[in-house]
Amino acid sequence: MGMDERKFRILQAIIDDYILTAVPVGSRTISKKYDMGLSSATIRNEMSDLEELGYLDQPHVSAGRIPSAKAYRLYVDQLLQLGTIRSDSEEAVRAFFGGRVRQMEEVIDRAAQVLSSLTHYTAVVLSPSGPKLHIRNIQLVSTSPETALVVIVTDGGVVRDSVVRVPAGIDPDTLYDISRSLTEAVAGCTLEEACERMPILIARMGENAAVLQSVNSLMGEARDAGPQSHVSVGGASNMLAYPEYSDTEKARNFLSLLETRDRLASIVAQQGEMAFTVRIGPETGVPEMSECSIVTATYSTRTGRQGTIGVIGPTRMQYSRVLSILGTMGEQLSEIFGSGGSPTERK
Amino acid sequence: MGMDERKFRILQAIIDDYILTAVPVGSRTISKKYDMGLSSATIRNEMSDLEELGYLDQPHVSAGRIPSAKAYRLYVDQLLQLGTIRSDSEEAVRAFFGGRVRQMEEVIDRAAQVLSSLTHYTAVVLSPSGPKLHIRNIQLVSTSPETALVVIVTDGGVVRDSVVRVPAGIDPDTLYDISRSLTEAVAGCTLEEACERMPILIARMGENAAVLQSVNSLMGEARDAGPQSHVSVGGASNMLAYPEYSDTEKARNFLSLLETRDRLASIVAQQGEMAFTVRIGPETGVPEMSECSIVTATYSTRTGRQGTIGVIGPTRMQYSRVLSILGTMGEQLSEIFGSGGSPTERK
DNA sequence: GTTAGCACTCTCGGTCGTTGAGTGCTAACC
DNA sequence: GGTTAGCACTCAACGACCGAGAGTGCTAAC
Repeated sequence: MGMDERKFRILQAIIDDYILTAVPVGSRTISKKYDMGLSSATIRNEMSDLEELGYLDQPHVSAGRIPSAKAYRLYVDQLLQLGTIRSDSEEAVRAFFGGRVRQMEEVIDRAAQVLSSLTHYTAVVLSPSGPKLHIRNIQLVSTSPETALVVIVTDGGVVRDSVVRVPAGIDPDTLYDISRSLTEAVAGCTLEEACERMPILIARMGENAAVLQSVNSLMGEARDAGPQSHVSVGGASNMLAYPEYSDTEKARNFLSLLETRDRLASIVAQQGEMAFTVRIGPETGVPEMSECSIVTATYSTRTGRQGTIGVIGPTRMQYSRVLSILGTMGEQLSEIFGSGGSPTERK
Repeated sequence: MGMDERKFRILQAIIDDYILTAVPVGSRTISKKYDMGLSSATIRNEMSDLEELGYLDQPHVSAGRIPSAKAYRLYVDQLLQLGTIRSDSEEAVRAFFGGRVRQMEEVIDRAAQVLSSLTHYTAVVLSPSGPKLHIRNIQLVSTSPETALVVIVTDGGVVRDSVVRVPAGIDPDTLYDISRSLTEAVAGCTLEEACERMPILIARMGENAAVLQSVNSLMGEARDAGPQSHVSVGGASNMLAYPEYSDTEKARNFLSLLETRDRLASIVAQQGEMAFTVRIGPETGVPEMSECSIVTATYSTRTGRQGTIGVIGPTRMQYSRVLSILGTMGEQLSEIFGSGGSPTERK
């Protein structure tokens, strides 16, 4: 017993219907709503076969069938292969980004909002992270008589800015001089290398060593923090609208997972080179998400760093719609971050 | 029929019990669990009076009573008057802030997390906002051959940093010179005044006018953005644990309110001079929150700007606990932001 | 003023048919 | 041999019903 053309068409119809209604679908429904020119009895036989093949599950004897994870997998593989992702949502995405936005974090937050409101699922956007960063510039900016702002610029944008104490009443020009020699000393280094060199510089500096000391500890933090990425979530409440989450306990677990950003980031972060990733149910590897699917795409910045955008929804997600929207959103973000001198990348 | 001492004690007992159990409390429960030396019948009579006075509600005839908003109001007024807020949570709060944190937003996010996990309710933290900002320093930092980072420092900290295009290959020292003359020209001004002066400066500048133009539009944005505060929410999922929100529809409305940050901020933002604000049920003025209470406190920064921290929970909230925790958290934040040269304020 | 007693009310949780959707199987049909 | 009509069977969902229990209000006695 193989998987012939007809079985596939029936399976497709079942998935489509279930995605729409979230109700187990019976043989009569298929034969009536989707005119296949077959009676319910025939469909029934085929469905029985499909169940045996592992594509359908049956909640109980006298309910209809629901698609299994395996079925969804087949479905999206088909979708991805065909490359049939129409970008009918392009304009909607564009419209949302209407106003110029500047700050990296604003863009990320916005993207999460847009994604969730277009898909009606929960969206997660990760800020770009990438290979080791090389220092390009270090600058001290006076903020008050006793404090200064340290800005470390790398080829990935601004990595770290923070306030440090400086000797009271220090001259802004002196700060600039320190910045210059500092920049000369460590430009082109990675953060690691720079941290190693700092002790030598500090020793050589003399009177303003204290300032460098502060800068040093800051660089240490930046190095240890690693690819410390910003995570933005949108439309968490959307999930509650689906019957899958009418059980409060489940909803709670899901939401609290969304709140532990570190864990969430590591779950969503997409590995590999593919344009899209689809993980269905158990494939997510997260117990709390065994009834969810995660679809992700990537975008990239002009400096070659990569970010991830993702949508989390019930396994009966509207995959083709979501893939399409993620596609345009990815392009859009790449465009925004790619164009010469726009948003600040930070952290 | 007045509100005598005994009635008050009984009301207190009812409130305490209901806060704990969320179940309508009956006369027998009170006479047994809280030994008042009175029989259930007497309690019953008093309860009947309390209901007439508007302090108790009755879901239906043969259920116990639940406290009304008016009762909670009396209760917390008592609490606030007595000033009996013990800071037994001080150490817990301190412990959570163990590691030094630097960035303003990190502190805010952290505070929201800590608040929610200590109270088991939902926490909202608003970044400080305050009176008009005066410019202290403007600096251009080279980030790539064609781009530079603009940092505008005000007496409230760093307000705005963003990347602008600059003529290709411009010398870092030239950038510094521009920064210097710019700073000289507008230091001490408010953002509004600075925006007005810019056209003159641009005209005078000559060859690098384009750079100033970019800075100008950036200042315009900063001015228009206003007190654009950062809002951080923690423990949104906590609310789902309470029977009040076992209805998914309610939970959804609540969560989606939390997601519209602008609206949320305007709801939570505390007006007035008081140390604490407690709004109970309908007092919140938000339909979605007619079954919630909002408790807020303030903290302040060294520059005199004020931020708000708040906890949102069911009306049967553990007010005294929450007030205590909010109190210590407020002090703690004031300390962190007050101490000389710590976290960057931004936005 | 307090308390015991009692009738009354109303929710909650369980049981029990009934209903209807859906299946699987068999036998007839093309 | 595949397709279809028919039929018996299963089982969740729904509503009605009922008893238990919690709680009240009222009255009368202390």
